Amino acid sequence: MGYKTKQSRLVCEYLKANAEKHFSAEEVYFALLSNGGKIGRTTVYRQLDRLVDEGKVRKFAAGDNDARCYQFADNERCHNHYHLKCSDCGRLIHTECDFLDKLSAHIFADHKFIIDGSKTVLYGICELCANK
Amino acid sequence: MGYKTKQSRLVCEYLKANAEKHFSAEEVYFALLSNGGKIGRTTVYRQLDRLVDEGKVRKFAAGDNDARCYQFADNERCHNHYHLKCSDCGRLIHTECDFLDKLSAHIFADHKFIIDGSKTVLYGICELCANK
DNA sequence: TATAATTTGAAAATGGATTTCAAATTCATA
DNA sequence: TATGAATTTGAAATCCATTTTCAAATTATA
Repeated sequence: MGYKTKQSRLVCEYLKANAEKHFSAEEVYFALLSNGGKIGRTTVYRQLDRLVDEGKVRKFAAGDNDARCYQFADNERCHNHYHLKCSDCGRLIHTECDFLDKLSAHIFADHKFIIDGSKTVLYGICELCANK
Repeated sequence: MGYKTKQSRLVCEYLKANAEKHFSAEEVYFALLSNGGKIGRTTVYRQLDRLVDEGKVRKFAAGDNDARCYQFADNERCHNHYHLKCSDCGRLIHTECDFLDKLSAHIFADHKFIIDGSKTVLYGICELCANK
């Protein structure tokens, strides 16, 4: 896959190599730095945005603060996949599940709203925190 | 209802008087100021947090940035009520719907996760934006 | 009334995100 | 391969909602 610039490749390959995880922009920035990558913070933010526009990377809100998360858009992995975020421990849980389809279908049919699962995070309490 | 301080009353009564709407902390702050209220920004944030702890006010994430929203906890109104946020126009839509129960039941049964509807925002595209 | 405990709010700090802009790089075409 | 145009880069400044700090004001208690 042809990357336009070295930095674009750096960012995308890092996410691709860790496609099972998601990262904040800052995490990507520092990871690249400590891997010896030569890249500025601004460029990381810019490339992440561009990769999202190009559909190569998915972005979603996943923090109590501003935090946005980025993850390589592995279409196998991202299919029917959504995020549960525990308000207690802060853990972000990836969940593969067909129920998302039912939810989307209902919201569209009854509320004329097209859910974007990649942007949506369901908040609540995870099993571990519920049992402690 | 006995309020501990003048400022606590100011903040809570404002939300109560506008229970059909939700506000960011900054909006509450400036609204109170322009109503002639004598209150500091820090106190607004603090009282909002306290009112949330006391269960009198609900807080939920509802922004592309840091924005948090606060709304008077009118239990009639808040029952089975969740939020759809349009990624295009930014509108936050309140939706009364029993389907939330099905979703919660499924997520709990299959994923052992207790959804908190008041913290969850479903992102997507609203009807108006889809048709333009 | 004196003393302790709580609350207030102006100002500074925080921190992720964004903007600015001059320098560096890449591209186009002659 | 030059030369100028277009794009990309990144350090630094800025943004902005939120949080922290802390001394002063208020309220509660002895």
